[in-house]
Amino acid sequence: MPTSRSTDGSRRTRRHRGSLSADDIIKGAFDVAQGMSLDKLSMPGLAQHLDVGVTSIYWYFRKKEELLNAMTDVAVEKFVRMMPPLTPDEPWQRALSEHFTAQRRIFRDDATLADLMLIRTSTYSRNATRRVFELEEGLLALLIGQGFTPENALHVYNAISVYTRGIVIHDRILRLSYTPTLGAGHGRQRRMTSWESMPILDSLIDHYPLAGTSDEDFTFGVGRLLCGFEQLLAEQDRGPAPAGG
Amino acid sequence: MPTSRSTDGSRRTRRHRGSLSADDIIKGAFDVAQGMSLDKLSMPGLAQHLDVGVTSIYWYFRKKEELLNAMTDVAVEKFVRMMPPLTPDEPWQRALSEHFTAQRRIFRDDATLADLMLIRTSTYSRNATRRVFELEEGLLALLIGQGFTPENALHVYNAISVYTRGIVIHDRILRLSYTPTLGAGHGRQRRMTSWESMPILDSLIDHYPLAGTSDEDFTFGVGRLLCGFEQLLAEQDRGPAPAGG
DNA sequence: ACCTGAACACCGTTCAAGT
DNA sequence: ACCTGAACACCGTTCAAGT
Repeated sequence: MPTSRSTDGSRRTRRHRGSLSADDIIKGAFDVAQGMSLDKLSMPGLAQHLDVGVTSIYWYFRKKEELLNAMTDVAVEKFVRMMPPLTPDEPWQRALSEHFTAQRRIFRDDATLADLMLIRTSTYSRNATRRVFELEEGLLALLIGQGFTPENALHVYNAISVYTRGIVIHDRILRLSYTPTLGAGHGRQRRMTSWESMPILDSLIDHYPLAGTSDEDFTFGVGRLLCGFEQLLAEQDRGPAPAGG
Repeated sequence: MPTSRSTDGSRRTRRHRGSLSADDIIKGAFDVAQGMSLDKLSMPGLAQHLDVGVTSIYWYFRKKEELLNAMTDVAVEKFVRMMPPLTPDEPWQRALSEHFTAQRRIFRDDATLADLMLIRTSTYSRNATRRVFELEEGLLALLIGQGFTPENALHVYNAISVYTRGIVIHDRILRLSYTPTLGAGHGRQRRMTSWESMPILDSLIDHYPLAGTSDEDFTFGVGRLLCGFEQLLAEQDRGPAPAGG
């Protein structure tokens, strides 16, 4: 009984020194994650994809978490490069709208990026943190330049940022939960059966998606936030809260 | 060399029929998840907690996922019961604010509930879906009763719902990533070192939390959304978009 | 310095029983 | 009908080597 052979019975030839690098591993990890999904990325699976022994990976990354952190760094770099640059003196409404619309599109189109940057529990490296904060700093400067106080600018940025993350993550989770599990057919249910006693939802269900993660939903949410920000700016100009007692 | 004994060498006595039930298992699973976290809930660990053989669980739940789905059902039930009932004729701003503030508090105080209902990729059971939609229906009725069109009511609900989920999930993920990993000390970094070239963030960092998930942030975000909704309602009353070409 | 298989502890799950 | 251990395939990780 042969025990630890490859499935096809072939045995790899030993790789020569320097034939593997940390970058190769990260690259391969992205390939595997793109093909399946991030949480199906396993060290043995990755090793097979790279055609190396599993333990070779551990020379470069002492924990799987280290590898994921390295991937997150690369993801942040990718993300920052894909984001459109700020147009100076652009109206803040347009700047915010474009920034977060782009952000949503990027994460929607690249699930691995979203998993690494938004869903996985990780702390960014100094460099990744810096790159992300530089983007934020740019938007804050733009907001402040057009009249927001620094505190309000920060709150504005956080609010729309959290909203965007919320819609991306919710959308991702919905997408995952409806992915046919290969076994097919035994999902818990396809459709609600009884809308009785819920006439409003019943009447809306045919024309609107329920989940609230559609383009229309996103546009609506961003629109309402921007509207609320405008009011804030107006109130800020009208009557700055009297300082001191 | 003894191989498959309990750690302490003791061997359980066989349990009698009917000494275990699906509810016992679900209850035990919540206990274990509360103690650690949901993704550290393992079948062997749960079996040990219940003092049964691992395989006994499989008589009641044929997959771990089935158990998690059952837990989600219970979670939804808990959640719905913890939510404050709607006060009829309450101003919609207050109703929305109270509803989603309560929701945020519940998920913040019970991480397992948040993990099951918000973060885990699952499809709700018919009953759970119904309970959640009943809550939504109530709020929609209130909004429509105070002037919103059904479509706008739905958009309003979705927007504030996504924002709340976003802040809960983001907060949960931040909390997880800062949990000392028991190994202690080798987190990636404690603090940003160089805020050079980011004067705005540098000046804000001392007085405001960066993450955007504080109570203040939540109040701000909800406030801006409500403000945006008010404008929408005003515009809706003022000039309903002319129908047809 | 780099690459490797054997080995270990752990997990989810199946199976063929025991009562 | 319910409970069980043995066993399997898989995973993350360590170790003691090989080159």
